[in-house]
Amino acid sequence: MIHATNIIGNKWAPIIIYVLEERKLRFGQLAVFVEGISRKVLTEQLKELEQKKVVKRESFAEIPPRVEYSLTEWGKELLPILSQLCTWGANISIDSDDEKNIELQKRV
Amino acid sequence: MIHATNIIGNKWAPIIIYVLEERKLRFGQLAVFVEGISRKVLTEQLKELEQKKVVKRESFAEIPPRVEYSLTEWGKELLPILSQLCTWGANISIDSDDEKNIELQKRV
DNA sequence: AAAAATGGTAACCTCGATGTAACTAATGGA
DNA sequence: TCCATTAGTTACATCGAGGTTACCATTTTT
Repeated sequence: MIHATNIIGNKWAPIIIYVLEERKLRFGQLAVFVEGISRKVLTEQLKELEQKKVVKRESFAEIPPRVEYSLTEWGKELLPILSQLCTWGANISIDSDDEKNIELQKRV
Repeated sequence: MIHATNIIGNKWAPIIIYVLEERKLRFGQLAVFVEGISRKVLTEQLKELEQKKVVKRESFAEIPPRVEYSLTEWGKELLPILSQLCTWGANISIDSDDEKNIELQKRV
């Protein structure tokens, strides 16, 4: 669990993984799809995800350079879990009213 | 997804949730079970998890005081997902050798 | 009279994650 | 000759999560 949350626990990693879902994207495309991320941080995150074997990096010796990123098989296995997490996160307060601290809930 | 990773994306939250699994624990017990956490940060995390409806707090007007923490129903729904995440995190490099960057893998 | 037990709070510090802006190398094209 | 393109890198600044230590209120026990 610690290992997994180390990977998906930072600000951008889950978004990058989601954006990369089933496709291969170039660095510049990622920088557009992952809205708000700086190129520097995108580079760092991709390096980290590559080193952790979640993302695969393919570099082509062309001018101008081309680098393509995609999920590894292991990285793809994260998608359904991320999806569950997403569903869970959206379910808040649908069934949390049966708790005893209803009085406190007006403050939230 | 952003909401969910906001909750489980910090250092202690997943551990607290796991430790709290099916039982009710007092503050002092939590401070022992969640090894390494400071009382200050434990307080902060519990407040945050309570506010986010993952954890329920019950305070008893006794001397010395007694406060019990447990998971809400919604919080309990997180357990199987956390468990999957844990399994996924442990699976690394079992099936990641079929990637092309085998040469690079010796460096990891 | 003082210590023990409990669940905190307050003031302060550190460090890592993230952000900003400018810069680079290599080549093709105007 | 100079600009555009691409995938970064470098040198900063900032911001918040987390850590440390000391302290508090209340009652029972010694």
